[in-house]
Amino acid sequence: MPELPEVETTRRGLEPHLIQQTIKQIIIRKSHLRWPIPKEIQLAEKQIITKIWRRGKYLIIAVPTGNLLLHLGMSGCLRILPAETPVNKHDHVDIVLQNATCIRFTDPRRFGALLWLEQDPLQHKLLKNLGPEPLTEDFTAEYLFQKTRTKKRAIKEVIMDSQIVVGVGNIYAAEALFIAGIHPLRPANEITLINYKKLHLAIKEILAYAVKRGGTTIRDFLSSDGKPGYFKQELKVYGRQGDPCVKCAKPLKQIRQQNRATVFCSTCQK
DNA sequence: CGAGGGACCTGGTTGC
DNA sequence: TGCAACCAGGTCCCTC
Repeated sequence: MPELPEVETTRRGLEPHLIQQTIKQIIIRKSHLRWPIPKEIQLAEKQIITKIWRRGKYLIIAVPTGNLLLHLGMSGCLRILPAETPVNKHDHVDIVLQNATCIRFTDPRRFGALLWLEQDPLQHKLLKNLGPEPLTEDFTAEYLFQKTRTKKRAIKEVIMDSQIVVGVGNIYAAEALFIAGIHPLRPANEITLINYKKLHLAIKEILAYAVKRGGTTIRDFLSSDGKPGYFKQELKVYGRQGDPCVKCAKPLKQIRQQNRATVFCSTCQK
């Protein structure tokens, strides 16, 4: 379940291994991911990788005539391995490089995606309506406040909406609301600018901290089963339903929103 | 346009 | 013990 920090950690881990490398071959073992992998993907073969960047949780690997667009979905991961490494059940794609390594895309639940884009990726329908990156200056408390004036939806749903802001998944949404002291069911249009300032800060802090910590696991990223993990022991509410709140010691509650678990403290979050 | 819910998928856990 | 039911979760897409 990669959230933005894991995707960014993956990007940083891959970057030095693939910049200026030539793609020798793209091996598709399972083309049916979230969407079928288009056969045009092979057009990337024999080309030099010039760049790997990220927009939201999408990764874009650029070659001169187009771009590979990757999403890790819920359970995907990308690793650099020797090209001859034996494959396991869920190793769906290898992007083999001329230097005898490969980028292996593994994804048990197959919610991930791999597409070929010849247009400007930012104009593609999957990317063009995305909200600001949470760690840039485009994302401000005033933006959140202004953007939510007509939204009666619960605040947790709103901050997880990628058209509002990208990269806030279920885990960090719950954590940020706890840090900000805001109840996850509060209608977004009822939240004051003061509270949006707290929430905005909490989102930035938690994501920046996780990216920073993710950076320390890049070593694992290169191992055969290395996946950057969550710092579960540092999560204050996610996965802790029934356990004592770290602030007031009362048991944390769990509800469901959009068919997803939300854990919160009914005393500390109003 | 906003809101809500279905769909996609498999491994692990729980319950009978 | 074996099998079924359920849960986890990102995000697109369809309907109202």
